[in-house]
Amino acid sequence: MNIKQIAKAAGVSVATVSRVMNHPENVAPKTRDKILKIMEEEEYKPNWFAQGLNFNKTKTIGLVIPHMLNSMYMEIAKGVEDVAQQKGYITFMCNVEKDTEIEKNYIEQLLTRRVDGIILMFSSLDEKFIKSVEEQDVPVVLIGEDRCAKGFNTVKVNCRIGAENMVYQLIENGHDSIGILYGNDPQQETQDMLEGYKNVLKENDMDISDEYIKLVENTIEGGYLGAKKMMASGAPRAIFTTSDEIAYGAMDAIKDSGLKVPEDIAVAGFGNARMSNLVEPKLTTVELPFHKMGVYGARLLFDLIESEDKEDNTENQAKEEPRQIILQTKLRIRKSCGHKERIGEMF
Amino acid sequence: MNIKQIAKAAGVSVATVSRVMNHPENVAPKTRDKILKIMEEEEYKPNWFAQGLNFNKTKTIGLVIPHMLNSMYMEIAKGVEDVAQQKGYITFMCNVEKDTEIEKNYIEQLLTRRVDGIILMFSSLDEKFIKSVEEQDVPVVLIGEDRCAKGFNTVKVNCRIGAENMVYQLIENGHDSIGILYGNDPQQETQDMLEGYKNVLKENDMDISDEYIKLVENTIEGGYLGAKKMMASGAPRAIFTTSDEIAYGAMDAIKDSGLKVPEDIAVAGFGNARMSNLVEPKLTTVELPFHKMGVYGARLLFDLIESEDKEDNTENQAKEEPRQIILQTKLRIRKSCGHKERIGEMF
DNA sequence: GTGAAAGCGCTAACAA
DNA sequence: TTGTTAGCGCTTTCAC
Repeated sequence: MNIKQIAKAAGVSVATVSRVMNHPENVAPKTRDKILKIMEEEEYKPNWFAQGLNFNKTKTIGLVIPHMLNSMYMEIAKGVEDVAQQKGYITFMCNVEKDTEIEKNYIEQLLTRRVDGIILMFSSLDEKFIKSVEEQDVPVVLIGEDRCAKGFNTVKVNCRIGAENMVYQLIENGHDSIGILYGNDPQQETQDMLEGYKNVLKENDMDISDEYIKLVENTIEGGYLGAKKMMASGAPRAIFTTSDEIAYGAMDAIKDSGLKVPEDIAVAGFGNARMSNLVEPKLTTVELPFHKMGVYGARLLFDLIESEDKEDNTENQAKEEPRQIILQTKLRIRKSCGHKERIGEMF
Repeated sequence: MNIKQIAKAAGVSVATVSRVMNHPENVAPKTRDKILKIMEEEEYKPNWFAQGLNFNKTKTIGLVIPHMLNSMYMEIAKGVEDVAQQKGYITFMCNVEKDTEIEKNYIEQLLTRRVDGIILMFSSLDEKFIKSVEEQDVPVVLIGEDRCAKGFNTVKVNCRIGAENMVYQLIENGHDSIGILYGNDPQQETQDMLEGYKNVLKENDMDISDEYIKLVENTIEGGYLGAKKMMASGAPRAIFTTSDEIAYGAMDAIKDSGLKVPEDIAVAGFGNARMSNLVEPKLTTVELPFHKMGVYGARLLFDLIESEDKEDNTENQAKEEPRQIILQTKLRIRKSCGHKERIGEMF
C-alpha cells in the first residue's frame, strides 16, 4: 500500500495525501478526515526509504557499548534509551566487546544507515577516527572516558573526587593503613583514582608505600591475586579497589587467608555493581550515576542534533565549543568498610 | 558525494557506476578499476535510502528485550547479536521493560523502519498481534515463552526436564524431603518445573505435601518470605526454587533462622545467574543455555529471512510449518545443595 | 561494455 | 484548498 493507492482511493492527488502527513493544517478538514480514515483502514505506513530520501533524517541514533554483559554499561544504555524513546527516537545498540575493529565496523554501519547522532561509551577509538565521524555532520557524544575530552562533547564522572571521598571515609573509620588495588581498564579514570588515593594519604600524613599499591587485572581473579600478594607483605587495615569486581576477589582472598572482612581488613570498591549488596559482607563502594550519565549524554546529543538542524538553515557554520558535563559520585557505605553504624545495614 | 558526481568524475554514466557496485562482472576491468579508485578517493558511500527504495531490504533486525538490566536476557541478546553481526546485519535492541504498550510501540517502529525480521524474547504480546506482524511479511521468532508456540517459530528450553534433573540430584544427595518455592513469572515454564518436581517425587515414592509447595514472588524478598513460611511448618531437608533470586532469599531466611546451608537445609536454584557463584555458599542451580538460545533464535530468523527471499521469486506462498527448537539445561552443582564432592568447589 | 531513461515512494515548489 | 511535477539517489531494462 503506497501513497498513490491511498490518493486514488480518496479521489485526491498524492500531494494532498502527503500533506495530511506533513502539513495537515493546510488540508481541508473534510478531505483530511477522509484520507486519514482510508489510511487507517489500509494500515498505511509511509515508506521509510522514500521519506528518508527526502528528509535525510532517520530519527535513529547509534549507541556503542563496550560490553553488553556488564550491567554498568547497560545502566548507562538504559539512560540513553529512556530519553531517546521519549524523544521518539530509536536506538541502534552496538556491542563492541572492547574491540576497536568491531567498533569501527559498527560505526561505519551506523553512518551507512544515516543515524542522526552517535553516542560512544568508553570508546577505544582514536581521536582522528572520531573527528572523521563528526566531519560527516553526525554529532558525537562521548560518555565516560576523558581521554579525548579536548575537542569532543563529553559526559564524565569525576572519579578522583569519588576515590578521595572513599579513602577519606576509610580513614574516618579508623583504618590507619590503606592499600589500593587498581585495575587497568578505563585508563584515565583509574589514574585519577590512584591520584585521589595518594592525595588523601598525603593530606593525612600517611605513608604511601609501594607494597600497598598494586596494579591488577580488572576482574574478580585479578582482585584475588592482588590481595594475596598485598597480604604477603604485611596486610594493610583497609583495601580500596578501583572496581567492585576487584573488591569481590579481594574479599575472597582475605577470607581464604582466615581473616575477616571488615574486622581484620576492611574493603571498599568502586562502581556499586548490582551484586555488591548481595555479597557477604555487603560491599562498601562508590556509586557512579550510570543512569544519569546515559540521560545526560542523550540529552546532550539531542541538543546537538537539534542545533545542527537549525544551523543548516542559517548556514552558520561556526563550529561550536565542545560541551562537557561532569557528574559526581556518591558513597555507599555498607558493612565491608567497618563503619560502625552501618555494620548491620540490610541494603 | 553521490553516484552522479562519481560518474562525472569517471567520465561514465551513472549506470556504469551502479554496475560496479552490483554487478562488477559486467563492467570492463579498466573502467571498473578507474571507478573504484575514484570511489575510494572520494570515500563514496551509496545512499542508504536510495538503495533501500530499490531493494526493500535493510539488513537490519529487531530484537525485543523484556528488561535490559537483567543479565540473562542480555546473554540471549548477545547470542543474537553475535550471529547477526557475523551475517552483516545490525540489530535494533528494544528494551520494553515488560510493558506491553511499549512493546507494541517499538514493534511499530521496527516495522516502519522496515527491519527484515524480528526476534521477541519472552514477549507479553498476544497471538493476534504477533500474527499481524507476520502478515506484513516480516518473519518473527519467539525466544523463551512457550505460550504462543502454536503457530509461531520458537526457541525454548525444556524447563521440566531441568527441574526433574535437579530434584533427582537433591534426592541423590540424600535429602529425603524436598520443598519447592515457585515464582509466577514465566507462567508456562514455572508450571513445567512444578510438574517436573512432582514427577520426580512421585517416581521416588516421596510425599507431595502442600506445606512444601509454596507460590512466591519471583524476587529475593519473595524467596525470603516463602522460605520463612515453609520453615514455620517444619522445614524440609532441601528447597528447590524456580529462580536463583528466590534461592538467594531462601538462603538468607535459612541463615536468619540460625540454620546452615547446606548442612541443615540444602538449596538449589534455577537459572545460574551471574552472582550465583559469588553468594555464600555458592548456589547449586540449573544453568540455562542463554547464549545458545540467542544464537539458535537468530539462526532460525535468518533461515526464515533467506527462505522468504527465495519464495518471493517463485511466488510459492505455501505457508511453512512453524519451526521449534528445544534446548536442554545443565546442572551446576555447587556447595549449597550439599553434594559431598563439590562442597569445596571454587567456581 | 556502456548509456539513456523509467521508476522506486515520497516531498515540496509552483500553479491553478 | 488542491493538483502537477520535478526532484531525492539509486537500480535496472532496453537499446545501442
